[in-house]
Amino acid sequence: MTTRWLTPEEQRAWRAYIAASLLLEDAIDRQLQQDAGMPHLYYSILSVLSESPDRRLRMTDLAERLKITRSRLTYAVTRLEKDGMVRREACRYDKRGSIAALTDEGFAVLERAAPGHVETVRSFLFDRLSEEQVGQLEEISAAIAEGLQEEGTRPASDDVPWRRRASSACS
Amino acid sequence: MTTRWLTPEEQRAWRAYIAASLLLEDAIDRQLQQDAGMPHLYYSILSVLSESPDRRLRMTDLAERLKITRSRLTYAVTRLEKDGMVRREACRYDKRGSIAALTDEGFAVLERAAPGHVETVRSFLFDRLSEEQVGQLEEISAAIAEGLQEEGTRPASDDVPWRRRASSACS
DNA sequence: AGGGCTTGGTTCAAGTTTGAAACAAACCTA
DNA sequence: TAGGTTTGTTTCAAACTTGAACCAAGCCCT
Repeated sequence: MTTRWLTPEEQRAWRAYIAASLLLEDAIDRQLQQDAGMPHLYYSILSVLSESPDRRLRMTDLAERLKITRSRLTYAVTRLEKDGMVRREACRYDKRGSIAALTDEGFAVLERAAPGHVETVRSFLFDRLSEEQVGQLEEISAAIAEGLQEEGTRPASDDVPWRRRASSACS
Repeated sequence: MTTRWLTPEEQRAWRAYIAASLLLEDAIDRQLQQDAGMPHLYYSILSVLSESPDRRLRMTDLAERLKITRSRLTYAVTRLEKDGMVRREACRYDKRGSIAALTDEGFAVLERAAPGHVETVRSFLFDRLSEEQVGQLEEISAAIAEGLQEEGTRPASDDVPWRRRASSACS
């Protein structure tokens, strides 16, 4: 089977996307590191917890929401716990379970950092997009995410598309 | 000054975007790690080099194109050099300069990996978007990148927007 | 020519991420 | 209920990233 290379339009879109996502994550990471002393992911952990019932969530659920591996989350929570932002609690129903709970201090830090963070997201992202584009971004993102979510759910297949063998290599 | 929080539409777009970019980078990293034994960034280095005149580029130019720090590039190129994908050469005009040159082996690896990579990008991204959306993605990405590129070029300012002080914290 | 500033690149330590392996508890199923 | 599998989480080593510090070499100015 011959490879369907990317069209010029697709190439341009792909490169622009890669550049934008790298630059944006970098900018946000730097801002949060400066103002809150933690990278974006760590801030997101606090943020998700703050919106969860009782400000706590099981590790697996948290990882699921953040779209990261459990291993990565374990490390992050350990650090946040050391810093007093989060506390680990046992799970009553399931003794295997571990629950991450946002501390008052964590909540305070989050509240202090939020305005600056929102301002950053706004100035680097939303201030540059039309209302229409915001909608488009959501739809595009949702479409992409949808295709990748299932990963875990995907039925066994011996011919997964990304395992095909092998020129204009896109970046 | 009171914070301009994100509207519900913006929140949704932001979260969808974060999730999508995380999932997509993860999927691509995994595919390339599997099939080419290197993460996405490393593959991109080979790709950019392969398209450069004489298949070589100065470190700074390479970093600039990839939107990464020189430090990060140094590490990556060191690894790629160890693996024989890239060779470092001295720069004639500027004795400080260091040039990364794609080796034949590097080129071969790239050619071998390209079809699988393109297939991945296609199946996880472009197959899920309409032609229209591809155009939208490019425009949105370009708009975002434009605002962040200038960073280096930006004029001195004591009130950079993302340094403002501090509630519905977006992720 | 002799500073002094800027630029190109690397180095280093600390922090983070990855993926596989290890554990333990929960859940079957015979 | 014993044994085997699955699920939730952590651990560990290796790989990668970050940012500051460092070293040269080029540049500029007098």
